Amino acid sequence: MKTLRILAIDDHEMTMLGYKFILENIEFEGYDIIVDTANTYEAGKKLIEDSVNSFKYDILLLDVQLFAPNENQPHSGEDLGILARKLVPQSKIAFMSSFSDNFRINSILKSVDPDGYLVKTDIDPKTLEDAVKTIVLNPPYYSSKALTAIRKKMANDIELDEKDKQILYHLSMGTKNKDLEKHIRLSPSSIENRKRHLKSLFGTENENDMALIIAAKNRGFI
Amino acid sequence: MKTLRILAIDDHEMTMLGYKFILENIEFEGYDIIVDTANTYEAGKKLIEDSVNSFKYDILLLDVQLFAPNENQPHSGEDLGILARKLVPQSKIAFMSSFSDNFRINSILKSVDPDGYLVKTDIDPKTLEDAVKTIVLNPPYYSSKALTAIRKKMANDIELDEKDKQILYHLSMGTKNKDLEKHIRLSPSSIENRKRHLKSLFGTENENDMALIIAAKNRGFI
DNA sequence: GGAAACCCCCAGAATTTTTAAGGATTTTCT
DNA sequence: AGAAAATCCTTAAAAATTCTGGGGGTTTCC
Repeated sequence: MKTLRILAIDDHEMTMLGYKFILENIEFEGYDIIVDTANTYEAGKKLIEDSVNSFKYDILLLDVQLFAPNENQPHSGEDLGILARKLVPQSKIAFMSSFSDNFRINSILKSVDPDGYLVKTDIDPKTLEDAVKTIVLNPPYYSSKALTAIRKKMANDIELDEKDKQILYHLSMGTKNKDLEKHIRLSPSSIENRKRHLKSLFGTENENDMALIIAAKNRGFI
Repeated sequence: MKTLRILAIDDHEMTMLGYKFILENIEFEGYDIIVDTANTYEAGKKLIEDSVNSFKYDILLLDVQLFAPNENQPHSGEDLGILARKLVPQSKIAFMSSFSDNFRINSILKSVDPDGYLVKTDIDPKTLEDAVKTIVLNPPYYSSKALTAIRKKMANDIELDEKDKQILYHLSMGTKNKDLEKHIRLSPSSIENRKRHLKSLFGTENENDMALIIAAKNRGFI
């Protein structure tokens, strides 16, 4: 009987216990599943670092948003994922996220290229079991809402460069027009040019920025 | 008992009978599944056109390569998909393909944005059942090998414009360097510039075109 | 050996992007 | 309501990028 080691990191302790219970009771031919847990960024980081010189985890299950203890700065699970890819490239990485935010999904798929991505409202015992088996045997596993976001992205023929993406992102965060230049290395008039260009790409000519953001959201860019 | 109508179009008659048998025996709560079949492009097209004014199919299951009778020109299922999207937008569309060719998958995901994509070697009775249920209830469904191609694409941060893609595509098809200019509206020296640029993007500087193609394939572009 | 194909580099031309400046319109705030 | 601020649009010159044609070197294949 081989052992399948899973490390789950989520700052809600009770939900994590739920995962642990479900995961450890999965029937998986030839495998005995053991779940370690951590509920802070720091604790998780430590366990991953420790694993480098001992038993590697087969799967790291990372919550996208994590709070450090006694802080109100959220650490992103994304950072932890990037770190883990370097330290323990053998371990498969899967993310769990509360929101099916296109921008976040796209970003994580690029930066970490995880073996799984689960939107939390998609998770139930059955999908969790499917996910674990798929991630081990035949990755990747993307849950239904994640797939919807991925589909939007793949169906798009609009190509945006980094600056365009930054403009869209900051606009969507409510950044005022005149403050954009502080975030993006371009002159105000260039930003306007690009905004106009973006509006024509998304078919929202002569409409305001809100229309642009909505169109970009629908197409999966934000 | 509602009826779920599926139209399967594949030029190999026997495999299609296999699909029909499996599909019509699926247990799907509240649905009675009926499968129509066609084994040529023309026959399929006709059935789709006829369906406009009668019962719409719930799912169109299209083989990517189709041969017309008495011709040796293959018609692409992609064309049929594009047509069907216009004529019967209510019908869900799923593709079946023999090869898990990244270029083809990317192209179809853009042009048709199908509700399902199945690589044939991934298909067995269970996945076919999963696929149908997912496509009806909660699309999209992508089979394992399709997901692998999609994953490669999503994980990439290299952005190529149309001309770059054309160059890669034609190179991968074995087009000779000096014939590239016949396919791509660029001067020979521009093509060289772009090829050099591509090689640096893919980290194959000072290597030959083969190395470039292999790198591009691995990253999911071709 | 010789022709054809491939690969590399250069410099001017052509194109696209950026920038600054000026003005019109709308929004916000008092 | 009126002033100030922010947004939106246009234009024209500067800057950056891309395209192109040419020269020349190396490899490949008759």
